[in-house]
Amino acid sequence: MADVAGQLAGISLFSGLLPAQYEALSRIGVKRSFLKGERIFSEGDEGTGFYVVCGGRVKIFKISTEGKEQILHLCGPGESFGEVSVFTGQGFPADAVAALPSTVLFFPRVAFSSLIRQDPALALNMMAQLSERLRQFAGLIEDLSLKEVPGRLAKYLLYLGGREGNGTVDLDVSKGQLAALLGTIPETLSRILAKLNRRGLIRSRGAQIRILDRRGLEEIALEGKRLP
Amino acid sequence: MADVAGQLAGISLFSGLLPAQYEALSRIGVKRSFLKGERIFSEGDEGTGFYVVCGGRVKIFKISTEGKEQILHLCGPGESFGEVSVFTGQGFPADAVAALPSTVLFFPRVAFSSLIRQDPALALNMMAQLSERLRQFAGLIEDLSLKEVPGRLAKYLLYLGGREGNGTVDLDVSKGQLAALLGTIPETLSRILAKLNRRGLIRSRGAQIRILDRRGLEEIALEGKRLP
DNA sequence: ACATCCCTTTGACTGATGTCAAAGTCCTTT
DNA sequence: AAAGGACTTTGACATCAGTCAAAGGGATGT
Repeated sequence: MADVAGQLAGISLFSGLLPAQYEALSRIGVKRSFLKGERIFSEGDEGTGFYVVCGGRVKIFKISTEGKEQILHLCGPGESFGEVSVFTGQGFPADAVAALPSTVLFFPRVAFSSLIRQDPALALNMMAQLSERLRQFAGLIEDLSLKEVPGRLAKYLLYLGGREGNGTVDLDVSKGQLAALLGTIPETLSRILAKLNRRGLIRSRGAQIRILDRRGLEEIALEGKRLP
Repeated sequence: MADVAGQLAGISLFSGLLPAQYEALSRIGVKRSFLKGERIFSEGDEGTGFYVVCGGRVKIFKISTEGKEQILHLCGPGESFGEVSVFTGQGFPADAVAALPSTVLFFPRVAFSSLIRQDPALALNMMAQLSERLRQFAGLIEDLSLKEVPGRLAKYLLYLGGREGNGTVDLDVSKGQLAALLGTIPETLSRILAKLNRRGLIRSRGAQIRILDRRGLEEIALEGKRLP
């Protein structure tokens, strides 16, 4: 269990807690592993607890009746998911699948919620986490309704490019998945990438994309319109 | 101030608290009034606290560079908004305007957050509130990306119709605002309403809409597609 | 090396929705 | 009652993006 406690330190949800509290958390946290593509929970499943990603990547998404998927979030190490059902008492509001081979920590609802009751710091961290997610969702809603696909793609590329420093972006998901993240389909994504290539804004080869004209991309991301 | 304390009882965010806690809340809550159309805060403004609606209606929305607006939420009495900035410490993530003449309670960030630190029950309520909002946003994201406008409209009409019991819906916002809520524009909304009328699914006159064929609407809401 | 499978790309087409413009309707104000 | 203005509706049009279908490319395992 000391193993678990060690991992907790790097998780923002648990930052600033005392050693005794890590101890308490590690007692209730259960480690689980999932193969790539394995389902962690489905929309509507009873929410018996929430998860924190230790390694790998977990995809949180919604599926339409026709089968199209919209990715709500891709959770990497240190990020949590499924917290909503801890507090609303309803089922999970979306599906979760391991996008890569992943290990996660599961915290049962009842045990965790009694922990929160005793520890204001943990509660505040949790609220910050929920708030941050809420902010991200507000941004996603804005993008989906106010920007067209090229704008959303440009914004996402800039986001990825910003983290790397240099202008090269490595997609850590397939292009089909990237399309689902942007709220579109692979064909449309492919066409738009081709257009951006033709204009010299980017150079894409496979899962590698180099940003050639950051300013041009920013323009598209802001206006969110028209690639004539 | 006893006036304020009385109002707190009806707010889900504060349900189940002890009288002493209502007392504490009423000490830090400040009542503010806004005229119809008056701005409460703008996106990016420093988040100095959050609000609870006492009376009226507050519109939370995002604006694109071209001026189109997407409504994130219409807050009625008892609902809170602006909580996100209390915990993230960043600016407000959206704009807020009074859609009707409104009175709200303002809770300053610092005072409220120290209150939370002392009171686990308040913290849990707050988390439930944030979680519920998160769930709603997930639904909105799903609708925006997986359904077309007729599907979103049908779903919203059924939602409104469900509350009233009988099949008559009274829009409490203009059709232009309804369009913004559905992520579209007045012209498109108008056309779709006309289509639904022609097919006998609804009968709309001004701001009154009667649902004639609930099952038909449900079909459109689920499939979210095609009005041939 | 080969075959197979899956992902990606391209093309032709359709349909839904935003844009622009103008006419119509309703409500408020004078 | 009349006038003004805002909201709503309708029409013509442009365009973006989804659908369907097929070809191309790359990786994996035999």
